[in-house]
Amino acid sequence: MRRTRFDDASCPIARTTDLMGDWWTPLVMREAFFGRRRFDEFQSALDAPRAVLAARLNRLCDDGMLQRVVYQDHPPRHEYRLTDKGRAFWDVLAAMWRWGTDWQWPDGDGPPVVLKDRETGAVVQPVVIDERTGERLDVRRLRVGRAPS
Amino acid sequence: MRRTRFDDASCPIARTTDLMGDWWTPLVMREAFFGRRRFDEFQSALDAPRAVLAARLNRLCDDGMLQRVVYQDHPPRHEYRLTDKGRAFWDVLAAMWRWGTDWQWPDGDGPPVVLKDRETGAVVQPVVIDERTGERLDVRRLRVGRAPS
DNA sequence: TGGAGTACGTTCGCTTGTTGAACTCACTCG
DNA sequence: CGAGTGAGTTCAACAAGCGAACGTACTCCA
Repeated sequence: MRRTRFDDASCPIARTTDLMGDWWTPLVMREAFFGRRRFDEFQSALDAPRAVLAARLNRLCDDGMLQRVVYQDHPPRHEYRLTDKGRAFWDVLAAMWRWGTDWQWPDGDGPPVVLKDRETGAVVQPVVIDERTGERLDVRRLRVGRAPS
Repeated sequence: MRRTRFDDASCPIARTTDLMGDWWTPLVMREAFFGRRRFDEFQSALDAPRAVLAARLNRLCDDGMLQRVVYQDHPPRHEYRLTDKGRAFWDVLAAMWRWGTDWQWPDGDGPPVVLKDRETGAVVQPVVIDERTGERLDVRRLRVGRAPS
C-alpha cells in the first residue's frame, strides 16, 4: 500500500503536511537555511542515509522548494539552493523552533541553542500573530470559513 | 530498521520533527483543534487506518499533547483532549496554514477555506514575527548561538 | 430474549519505505 | 599512476503503512 496522499486536499495544513510530513524533510530545509548547498554537506550534517537524502532532495526540487544550480559539467554537479517558496517556509520552521524551545525541554532549562540577530546579537523569539490585529492567535476565537470569492 | 529518532537532539526543530514528522499526526492535531474528541470522530473525519490512528493517539498522549479523559466506565471509554502543550502547538499549525495558503495553490486562486474570527467574521492571516521587535523574520539576519546561561 | 447498533480498538496479510553498508562513476590532485 | 572526492545507486533486512475483518462490551428497541 502506498502512503496516503494529501496533496489535493482542500486544507492548507494537509497540503503542507503532505510535503513536509516526514522525519528528514524539515531537517533538510533547516540545513538549507543554515547555508548547506551540496549533497555531502547535507549528508554529513544530518547523517542521513544517502538514498533517503537523495530522494528528499529530489522531492524538494520537484515541489519547488529547492532549485538545482550547476556549478560544473563533467561530471554534472549542482548545488541545491532555496527558492522563494523554500525561503518562505522558514516561518514554519521558526514556529517549530519556538514551540520546541518552549515545550520539548521538560527539564526546565531549555535547549542549548537560541536564535540570534546576526548584527545586534539580540535573542530572537518567533511568535505567531494575526497580521491584521497584531495579536497572538486564540484558537477558541477561530473558525474555518469559506474563502471570499 | 527502526525509524531514526531525534527526540534527544539539541535542536528544537529536530525535537519537534521527531514528534510531528509523519503524515497523520499534524492532521490529528488539526482535528483536535476543530473539536474532535472521540476515536471515531477522528477516524471518520480523517479516514485514517484505525491501527495508525490508535498508534498516533497513544503517542500524542504519551508526549503530553493530548490527555485521556474518562467519560464512562464499563467499558472504559475516554475522550482525547488537548493539553496546554497541545494547545500551544496551534502556532505551528497556523504557520503551516499560512504557508500552505500562500504557496501550495499554484493555480493562483488559493484554497477554498480561510480562517475567520468567530465573532467579527474577519479573515485571520497568521504571520510569524520576532516577539521583541515585532517585525517579520529575515532568515539572512539570523544565526544560531549558544543559549545564555 | 433476541437482534441490531455503537464505540474503540486489535489482528491479519500484504505492500511500501527506511536503514546502513557497499558499490559505481567521473573526475582531480600529487 | 594511485589515492581521494563528490554525488549518487544498489542491496537485503527489517519496520511501518495499508484496507478489511474481527472482537468486546456495552445500549437500544421490540
